[in-house]
Amino acid sequence: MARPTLKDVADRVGVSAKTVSNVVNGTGWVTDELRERVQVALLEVGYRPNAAARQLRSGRSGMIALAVPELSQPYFAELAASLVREAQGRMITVLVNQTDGLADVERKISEGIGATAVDGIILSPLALSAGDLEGRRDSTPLVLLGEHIGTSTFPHVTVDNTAAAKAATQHLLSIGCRRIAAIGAQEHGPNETALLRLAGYRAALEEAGIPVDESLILPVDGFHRADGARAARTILSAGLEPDGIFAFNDLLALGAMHTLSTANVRVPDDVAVIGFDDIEEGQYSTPTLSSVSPHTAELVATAIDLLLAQPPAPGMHTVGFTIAHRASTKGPAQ
Amino acid sequence: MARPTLKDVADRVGVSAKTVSNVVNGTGWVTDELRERVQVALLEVGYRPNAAARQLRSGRSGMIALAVPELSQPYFAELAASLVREAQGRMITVLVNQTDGLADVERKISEGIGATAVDGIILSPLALSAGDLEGRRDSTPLVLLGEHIGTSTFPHVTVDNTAAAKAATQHLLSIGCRRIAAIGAQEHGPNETALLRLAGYRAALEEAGIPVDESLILPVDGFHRADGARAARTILSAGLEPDGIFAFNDLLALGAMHTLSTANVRVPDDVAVIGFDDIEEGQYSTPTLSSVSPHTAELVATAIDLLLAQPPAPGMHTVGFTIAHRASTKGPAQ
DNA sequence: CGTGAGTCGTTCAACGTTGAACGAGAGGAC
DNA sequence: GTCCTCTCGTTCAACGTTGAACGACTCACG
Repeated sequence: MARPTLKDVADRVGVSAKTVSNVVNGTGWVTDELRERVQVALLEVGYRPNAAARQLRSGRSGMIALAVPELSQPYFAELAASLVREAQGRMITVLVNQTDGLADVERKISEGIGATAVDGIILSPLALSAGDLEGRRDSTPLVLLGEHIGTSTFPHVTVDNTAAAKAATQHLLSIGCRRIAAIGAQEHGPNETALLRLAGYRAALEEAGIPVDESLILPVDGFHRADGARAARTILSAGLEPDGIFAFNDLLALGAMHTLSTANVRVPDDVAVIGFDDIEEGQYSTPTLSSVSPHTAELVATAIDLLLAQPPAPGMHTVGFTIAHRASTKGPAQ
Repeated sequence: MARPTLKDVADRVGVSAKTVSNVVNGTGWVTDELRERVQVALLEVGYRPNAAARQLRSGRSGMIALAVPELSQPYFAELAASLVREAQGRMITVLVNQTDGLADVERKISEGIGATAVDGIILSPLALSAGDLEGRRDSTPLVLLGEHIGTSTFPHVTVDNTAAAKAATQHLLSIGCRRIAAIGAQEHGPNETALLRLAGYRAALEEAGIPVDESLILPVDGFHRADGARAARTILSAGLEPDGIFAFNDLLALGAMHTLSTANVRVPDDVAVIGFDDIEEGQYSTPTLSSVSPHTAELVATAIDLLLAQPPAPGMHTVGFTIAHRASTKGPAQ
C-alpha cells in the first residue's frame, strides 16, 4: 500500500489537492469547518508530506549539513549533539559528514554534499585554505566554524581563540606558574587554531614580563590524546620541568596528564594543567581538568542563524568563553 | 545563475536529456564518442544531479537516518563516527537524530523522520518497547541496534550482552576478585541492556559457585559518569568493600573510578574495575580501563547490510566482542 | 446600483529526473 | 526480399507538491 498523497486525502474529502496542501501548510484561505474535515482525513489516512516533491517544488529541503573532522572526538561529538538539538527545535534535520581533516574532502563538502541538496552547510575546517573556497561555484549557504580562514567571504563563527588562550595562560600565571609549557603547536599544515592559541599564549607571557622559552613550545601531529601523551614524554625526557602546561585542547591535556601520572609527576602539585574545549570528560578525569569553556550553545545557535540569514552576513562572529577552574590548576599558590 | 540541469547539458551537446541521464547513471546505450562529449559538457557546466527530483522519480534518497539517545556520549559518538564512515564508503549520507532516550521520540523516529523520507532508519532505542513498534505503519526499513526488544519483527544487531557481561565478570574472577559489585542495574524503565548485562553477571558468579550478594548490585538512573560516581559513593558510604567492580558501561566505570580516586581507594590494588563499550577515553584514564570491546565496525556494517537487504531479514544478528585488558584489572593475583 | 475589497477555493503548470515504450538504422540469417 | 536481433537514441508521462493566476461569491461603501 503506497503512501497516501495529497490527492488521496483530497478525493476523500471531495476538495482539490491544493486545498489540502493549504491546510497542511497553513497557507491560503480555508473555512474552519472544511479545515477540520480535512484534518480528520489527514489523520485517518496517516498522511505525511513527501519531502522530495516538496523540495523539488519549493527548493527547500529542511536539512542542513554538518561536517567535522572526526565525530569520535569528544569536542566535535558534543558540538554535533548541541547542533542537532538546536536544529531539532527549529524543525531542521542535520546530516553529518566526516572530513578526517583532509583538505580535498573539506573542499568537496563545501561544494555541496555529493548529490544531496541541503539548505546550508556548516563546516568545521582543519586543512582548508582561503584559496580553496574562492573557486567555489555552489550557491548553498556556507558557514565556517572555529577557524578564521584568511579573508574569507563566508560568515564564520568562532570563539576568540587568542583571547581565550591568553586567559588560560593568565590563569596559570595567576596561580603562580612561571615556566609554562604549551602543547599543540603545529608545524605542518596551516592549522589556524594552533597559531591563534599560540599567539594568545605568547601574549600572556609577554604581558607578564616573562620571556618565552621556545623549548617549552611543543609541536604535535594532531590534537588527540596520543599526541598529548607523546608531548608529555618529550617534556619528561628533555628535562624541561615546567610548572604549568597549557594544552591547546582537552584531549592533548588528558593525554599529557596520563603520561605525567604514570611517571609519578603530580598534577597540580608538580605541574598545573589547563586545556581547551571543556569537554565533559575533563570533569571526571583524575584530577579534574581546568579548561577554556567556549559557549557552544551560543555557537551553534549563531551558526544556524547565519546559515539561514537573508541576506547573508559574512564576516567573523565571536562567541564568549569562560575559564572552568578545576583540580588540575589548584596550584601550590592557592 | 541557477544550477545546471540535465536539459542544459543536453542542449549544449545537442542530444536529449534522457541520454545525458544515461551517461550520468551508466544506463542504456551510448556510443563511446557521444558519451565522451557528454561527459565533457557535464564537467564544463558543473552539473550535479538534483537529489530531490531524483528521489521523487526513483523513490530512493541515498540517505539513512541514525537515531541515538545522546550523541555526546562517547560510545554513541564513536558508533556514529563509525557508521558515517562506513556509509560514506557506500555513497550513503547519514542523518543524525537524538532521542534523549524518550520513548515517544523514539517511536516518532521509527515512524519516519518527520517529513524527510530516508531509505532506512537505524535506531538505538532505550525506552522503546515491542508494543510501540507493533502499530508502526511506516514502510521504511528499520534496523534496531544494541537492544533486544521483545519479539520484534524487525532486524536488530547487537553484541551478545549476556555473554559479554559474563566474560567481563569472569575476567574479574580470574584475577582473584571474589566480592564483585555491579554498577548499572535499572529499576525504572525497561532497559533491556541493563537486564541482560545483569544476567551475565549473575551467570558468571553462579558458575563460579559464588552466591550473589544483592547489596552489591547498584542501581543507577542513567548511564553517565555522574551516575557511576554516585554509585561509587554509595559503595563507600555503605562500607560494601568490594574487590572488583563491573560497570555496565565505561562512563559508569570512569565516574566510579573518579570517586574512588578522590577517596584514596586504589584501582586496581584495592578494587579492580572493568567497564563495557571500550571507548577511547578508557585508554587514557588513570588507571587505564579494562573493558568489553564490541566489534563496532562489524556492527555498523551489518546494520547497513540489513537495512538495505532485500528481502528484509528480521531476527537477531550478533556481532563479536573481545575483552580489553588494561591497568584497572591488573589485580593483586597477577 | 455599480465598484472595490475581502473570502474561499479551484485549475494549471512546473520543479528535474527517469522508467517505459517506441523508432530507426545496421547487420545477419533464412 | 523478409524477418529478426542488436545497437543507439528519442519522446512521453509521471513522481507529489506548491506558486501563480483566476473565478465566484459576499459584503460594505459611495
